[in-house]
Order: sequence, then C-alpha cells, then structure tokens
Amino acid sequence: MRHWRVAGKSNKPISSPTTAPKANKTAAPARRIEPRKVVGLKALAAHLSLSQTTVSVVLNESPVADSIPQDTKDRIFEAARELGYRPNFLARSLRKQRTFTVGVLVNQIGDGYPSKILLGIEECLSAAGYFYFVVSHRHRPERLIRYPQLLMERSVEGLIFIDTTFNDVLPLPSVAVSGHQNVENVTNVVLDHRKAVELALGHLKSLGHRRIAFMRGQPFSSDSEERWETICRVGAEMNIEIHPELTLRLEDDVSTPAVSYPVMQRFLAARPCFTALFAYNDISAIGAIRALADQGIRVPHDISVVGFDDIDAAEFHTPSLTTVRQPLFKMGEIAAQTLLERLGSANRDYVRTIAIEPELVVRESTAIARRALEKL
Amino acid sequence: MRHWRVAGKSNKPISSPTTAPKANKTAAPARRIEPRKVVGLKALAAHLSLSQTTVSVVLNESPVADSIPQDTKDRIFEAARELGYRPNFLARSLRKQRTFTVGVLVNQIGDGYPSKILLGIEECLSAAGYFYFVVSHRHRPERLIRYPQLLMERSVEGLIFIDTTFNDVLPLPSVAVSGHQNVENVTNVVLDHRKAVELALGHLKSLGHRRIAFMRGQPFSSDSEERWETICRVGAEMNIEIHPELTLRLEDDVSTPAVSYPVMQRFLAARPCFTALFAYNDISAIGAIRALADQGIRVPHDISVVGFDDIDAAEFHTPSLTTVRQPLFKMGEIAAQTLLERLGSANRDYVRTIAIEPELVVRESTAIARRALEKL
DNA sequence: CCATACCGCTTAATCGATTTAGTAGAACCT
DNA sequence: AGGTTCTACTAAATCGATTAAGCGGTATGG
Repeated sequence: MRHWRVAGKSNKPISSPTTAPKANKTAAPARRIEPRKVVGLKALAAHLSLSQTTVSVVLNESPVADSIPQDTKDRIFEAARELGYRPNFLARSLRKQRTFTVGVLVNQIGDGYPSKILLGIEECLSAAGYFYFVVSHRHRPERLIRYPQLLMERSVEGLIFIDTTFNDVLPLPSVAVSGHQNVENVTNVVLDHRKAVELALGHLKSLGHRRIAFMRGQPFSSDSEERWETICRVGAEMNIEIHPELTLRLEDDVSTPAVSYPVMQRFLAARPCFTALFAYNDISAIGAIRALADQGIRVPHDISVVGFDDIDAAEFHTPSLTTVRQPLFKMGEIAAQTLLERLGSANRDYVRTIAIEPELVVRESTAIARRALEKL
Repeated sequence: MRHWRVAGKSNKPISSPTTAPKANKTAAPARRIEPRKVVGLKALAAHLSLSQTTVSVVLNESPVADSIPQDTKDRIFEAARELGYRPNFLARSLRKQRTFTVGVLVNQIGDGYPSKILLGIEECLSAAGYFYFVVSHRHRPERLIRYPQLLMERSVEGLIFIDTTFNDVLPLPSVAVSGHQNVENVTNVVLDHRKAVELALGHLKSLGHRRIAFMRGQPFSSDSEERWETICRVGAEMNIEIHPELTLRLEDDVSTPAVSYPVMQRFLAARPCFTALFAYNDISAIGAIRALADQGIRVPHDISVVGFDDIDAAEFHTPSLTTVRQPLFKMGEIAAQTLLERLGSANRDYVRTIAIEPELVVRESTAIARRALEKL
C-alpha cells in the first residue's frame, strides 16, 4: 500500500546530485539550519553588555523604559533583530500568567457545520494574536470530562464549546455555540429556534404541505431537544399536525449523509403518507434525498425537503437545498469575540445568552405540494 | 435544570439566599467555583511537610523516587488527589524543553479535504497526548512566513503542512501532506500521482471517452502542477489527446463548489466538444456538475465526470461521484505518526517521502461515452 | 575498622522570561 | 549645603515546575 520512495537518511547522502544545493541555488542562499542557535534574553543582554531587565523592558516598551535614552533603545532593537531574538513564549506565559490560548471542544472537525464555525473562531482569534487547541471528544463521556481538564492544565484562558453539552461548572470563562447550557460562567450563542422553525414550517405550509415528516436529531446533539420542542409548539400554533408515524430520529454519531440514509430507508419502507420533510440539518437532508432518489422518489417533484444550517454544499447539491440558514461563520466569530472580551476585562459579569437570527434560503428542494404519496 | 451556584454577577447579587451552601449540600461538597484556588507543587509540599523535590519525583515516578518508602508515596498521591493538584504544563514544559505540541499549517479548515486530514492528525496526536495549534494562512505570503515563526515561538516540537508549499528550511522536524517539497528536514506524504491519473484516465478510456476536458488546480494549490504534468505524460502514453481548448483552470481561493462553477460556465459558453471531465477534486466536480445541470446537460448521461479525493459528500451527491480516492484520514494519521516518530528519536535521520496509493471509486457520475456534445 | 552503599530526604540551580525594588550619579531647587 | 528629583540602569525575586548534588545516619562488605 505504501512504498518508501527514498531512504533520505540525512547523514548519508547516498547520491550526491539529489541533495540540497539545487534547491538552494534557486531559493534564498544563506538559510542555514544547523547553527541557528536560539538566542535568549540572557545571551542578548550579554551581547549588549546590559542587564536582562533593561533589554526586557525596552523590548516590551514598558513604561519603566521611559527613562532609557533613545540610542540605547535603538541599540537594543537593532541587536534583537540582528541576533534574531524571539522571546520564549512559555517563559513569558509562566511569568505573566497569560497564554493567549483558548481551547475549543468540538464533537468532530469536518462536516461543514463545525468547520464553518471554527473558521469564524479562527479568524477572530488569530486577528487578536490568540492561538487555540482543538479537541474532538466524540461524545465519549470520558473525553468530555477529561479534555476540559487537560486544556486547563495547558493553561488555556477560556473555552469554546461547539455543539457540546457540558454540565460542570468551570472556573474559566466559556462560550457555548449551540446548545444552551445554563451553567455558571458560560455565555451561550444560540439560534432563535422559534424563528427558525416558523420560517421552515411557514414556507412549507405556504406551499400547501400538510403532511410533513420531521427528523429529530441525535440525542447527544445539543440542538436536538430544543428544536424538537419548538417544532411541536410552533406546529401546534400553526395548525400543523405532527404525526408520530411521520417522525424520524437520527441515532448514529456520523457526520456524513450516511447518518440519515438508512433511517430514511426504514422510514420509507413503512410507506408513509407525506409530502414534505423537515430535516435536522443539511447533511441529513442530503442523505435523505439520496434515500428518496434511490426509491425513485424525486425531490422536489414528489417530496419537498427543507434542510438546516446552509452549509457550503447546500447551494450546489442537486437539487440545491432550501434551508434555514444559520450564520455559522458569524456565530464562530461572535463566540470568539465574546470570549476575548471576557478575557480582556477583569470584570466578572458576562452576557448569558446571545441570540442569532436564522434566515430562510429558498432553493430547489421545495415546491408546491402535490398529492401525498400513499402507495409507492 | 439550573442553579445559580453563586451569583456570579459580582456586583449585584440579586437575592441573598440562593448562594452556595444549598448547592453544596446536594452535590459533591467541594465543587465550588470561586475558592477553587489552584494548588501547586509548593502548596502540596507544604501541606505534606515534604520538599517539592520529593513530591515531584514521586508523582513523576522518577527512578530517583525508588528509595522513598511506599507509605510516603501513598500519602503523596493521596494528598495530590485530594487537593486536586494539577501540574502546571507551562512550568513543566519550560523546564523539560518539551511541549507535546505541534503546529499544523493549513490553507483553510473546512472543505472536506483538509478537515478529513486533520481528523487523522487529531486522532493520532491525541492518542499520544499531544495537542496541536492549527493556523490558516490563506495563501497569503506574509502569513506563510509569519506563522511558522509564531508557532516556533510557541515552542511547538514539529510542524505539519497541509497542502502548503513552503520553501524555507526550518529547524524543526516537519511533515508535509500533499505537495512535495524538496526541503531539508521535511518528510513528504504524497499521493502516487501517476497511479491516480492512470486510474482516472484508464477508466474514462475504457468507457469510450476520447475527448476529455481537464481541470487544472489553482496555481497555489500544491498538487496542481504535479497533477497536470502527470496528466500530460500519462495522457500521451495512453494516447489520449489533451486539447488546449478542453482545459479549464481554477483560479479563485474558494473552498466551496463555487470555485469551479463560473469557470465551467465560461467553458461551456465556448460550446466545446467533449464527453468527459476530469475535475481537479470533488468539490470542483460538484460545482462543475451544477454548472452543467444549469445548462441542461446531464451527468452522466451527456457528460461523465471524474472527481478526486473522495470526500464524504462524494458518495451522496446526485449523481454520486466517480472519483479517485485519497485515503485522507490515513494520510493525516501517517503524517502525525511520522512526525511523532521523528520527535521521539534523537536520531536526525528521516524518511524523505512516503507514497500513498490512490484507489478508483466508480459511482454514478461516469458512464459509457455517447456522442460528443457539439452544439448544445 | 574503614570504605562504600543505601535510605529518605532537602537544598539549590535551572528553564527564560517579567517585574519590583533599589542604586549611583547627575541635575535642579531653595 | 542639603534635599529632592531625575536618569540610566542593575540585582534579585518570581512564575511553577524538574533535577543534580548533597547530607546525616544506618547497614553492609572487605
């Protein structure tokens, strides 16, 4: 399955011609690797015949350095640049008790939803000079209690939870995206579920759909319960009946469309009578559409499907997905931004909840209701 | 569902009676948040009336602790557990010059390809107790030189580059996934491009396709050039002509199907004569299929499309994608594994190249060639 | 009987920075 | 002249761990 093309053992350049020089000639010439010994504050100070203190305060532009004449400062900056001085972040963090690092807990990187949020987080944090650790618990309980500990051992300054329910009180400022957790010290960035459901159901209703199938999320998915409750409530208000036999339920911890495909297959096997499906998210909508297609049922001709999230793929899927958009990127940004603000201020107050407005994006996967499928 | 353990709003505790004691009685007694002061080695040692050294060596099970009697050890472990001692990772790292952290450079998290690789990396690293920083340069040159520096300042022990070309020699063990870089100190995990192209072209040829359109990757994508060269070479060998007017070229730095949609639209506007398309990757295949569909051209009925990568979405797209699979997860694992091995050994040798075997996955998007489209 | 080894620890140096406190000398003020 | 302030720095403590070296006392070996 794999070959080891070259045993490029560095100490014995087997064949002379294939070695570095060629690359070197084209690129910058003097980039050596071996002798690049790291110079620390001590070495720098010694080089300048100054104390570490002086060098440190000057380089940090501390107010203490006000009394130091400009030419000394210049000398210091000059020498620092010349010797390539890079302060050791560990040492600095240890002393200052600031790491400029946050921890991000996510179920799993990779399936549109979390990665889009991560993108927003990344954008915001990196602009602020923060780095972050990502860890994927996969809803394994032992990881869920272990990872926050590990992150705290690593001295992260705060935590961001993505689609992750967590019940212990943490001594660190935290922000949770999705899945409202009513826990001390955490700010929740949550979608306005009511609005979201109203948009979806309103859309379907206006197209004449009455027999609508609903897909519930996995029990561990932090939005599942609230979404479902809201569907029941709003459904009642809008006079849309929620039939138990038209309810699907995701179970597997899978982040591809395979999550819904078998569920939909089983569902269809019972020959249900419905004209539309409100999927749990876009991924599961895609899986469901695939299952429908494999039974010869066309979307939206026979069945309309509404997704949720508006991941990148939604727009380009065939049929493109009508979906309730969550501004995922922005949610990530807001989460990170909020956390940074909390970190910045000594103040222990914090906002408990930040509500995000969803938006309906109408595309191809929904159409006017025809006759409900009864017998396939 | 929730208690306000402590009126965290520090300035105005609204109601006095709802404070800690109540919660304390029900739950584990010591789960307080405010006074949970971190106990360090010093405090622990003081508590035990022992020196920090003793405590440290015992807790680390250092051989030096051999001479310490078991009951002292027990006392120490017991006290450590009881006081919730957590060693400070910064201090330890500073002293031991080991951070158990690596840096991952990626163009952008989120579009199937990198996130699948990240998944493999994550799996391997977390099993080994390593954490990682992810940074997205978006092919912005200033970030490309700045981020490795920043990561090194943060004392990462090694670097992993994903789809990122980098030409400077780094003083750190590095692994590059995709995009062979002939640079000192980096191990390259690369697909066997020749095999990949043979698979794709062989498949198309066997279906009777002769006029095949090719899509080239963006100039900054590290596989672009090698893939293209290989296509030209293998095409010649297999007697498949590569027509300049049947060549598309991605340009934008976009990680959604929007990357190829407009390109395909423009391409079609010229009414080219072809029966198949070999896309640069699955994402761009999806965008292209969408563009075709919007012109009323059906895949695979009118045109066959071969993707590349086999991202999760490929299997569930309509039509599902015939594609050249890269074992992305495994590539991530291999990259991380290789890096860890290099970190573990004092040895400065390293493998220069690890080749990965692609695989052809035949699905719905390819079919026997019909007549070439000439006029739409 | 002296040398060595082990036992069960402790002292102090170290990692590489930041930061508090201080100091010698010059300048300024009254 | 004496006191204060300013200038241009430095010494040493500190962050929280690891680790080399050492130490008094008993046991063992030659």
